Amino acid sequence: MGPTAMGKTETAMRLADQLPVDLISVDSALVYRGMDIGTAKPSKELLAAYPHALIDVVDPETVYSVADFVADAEAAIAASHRSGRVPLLVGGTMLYFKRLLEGLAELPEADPVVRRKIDADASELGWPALHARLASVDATAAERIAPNDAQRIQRALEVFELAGEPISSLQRSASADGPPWRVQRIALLTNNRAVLHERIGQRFDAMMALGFEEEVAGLIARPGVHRDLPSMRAVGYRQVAAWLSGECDLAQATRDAKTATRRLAKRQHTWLRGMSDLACFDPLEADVSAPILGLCEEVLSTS
RNA sequence: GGCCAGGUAGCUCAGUUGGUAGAGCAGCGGAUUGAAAAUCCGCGUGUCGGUGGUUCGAUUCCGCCCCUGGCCA
Repeated sequence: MGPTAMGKTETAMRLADQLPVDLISVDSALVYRGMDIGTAKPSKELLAAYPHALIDVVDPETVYSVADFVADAEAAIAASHRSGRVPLLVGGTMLYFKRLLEGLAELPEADPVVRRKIDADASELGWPALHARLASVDATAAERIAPNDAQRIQRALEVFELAGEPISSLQRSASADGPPWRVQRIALLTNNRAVLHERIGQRFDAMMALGFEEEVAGLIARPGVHRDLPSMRAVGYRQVAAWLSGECDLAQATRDAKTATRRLAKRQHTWLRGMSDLACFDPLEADVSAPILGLCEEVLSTS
């Protein structure tokens, strides 16, 4: 695990050189086919040499959810185990890690019709009013969700409508067992935020030099792709699409994209700080491949 | 060299008729269960260019110095 631009992919491939592992991507943007440059996806050649499960599994028109991820990841982990190997999960989508390792409640899936209805109510009444509506049917959920957190208010109301039961009680009744696997959590982290920010800026400039503009233009030209799809809200894609639509100039889009990436890295840090049993390594301080390899060999020798 | 306009938060600036200062952006901290690279919550982080003076008290008024920009030589 680790923030964006920390070298997770590179480190994972070094481990794959030495260990009997199967690489499984844990990344909400790498799942999308055709989103290559802006997601810093490994090249076709690298992916051929180092196959990753859960990269390029859906088209950008599709909404891929944490539940899809958990199901796909569990299948990939089972397949790896069947072949006598060890899954190496690598990525930066911390919610995906969390729900895979700590369990996902059985909830109804998203329903576009219900969501449209809730959106219509919200544009008329405002989200705080819907938050109050939620409080009348699920006080526990309303307590935890802010009055302007549109996404969570909508989801909680949606679940209540579809399941006839509050989301808070459905989440409570989910099994609290830990994961059925032995897990070693490894994080790439740094205290050197300035250098990380520098790397983020340079990486975006490099993406533009590789033709990121053309990639985004091609995507938004597709009839089924619109800018509020989860895929097109991804960092970089959103800002470049705004520029291509004439909402800002290139300089502004570049600044916004870099800012959004820095904030993403900050939120990833927040997730990681709250995790326990985490072995942390700082790739900006020293080469981390060897120590991480040593840790993995030790873990594997005791299983 | 002379005249003018500036020097306040990381950046762009506001402000204090003298009581040690506040906006936007950036940044920082947090939450996170089918959109999560999403969504939301919280937090000003400061030798007010330097130095003397006036004053109970100066970022504010006065002198000198430094720096930046413009105009004139």
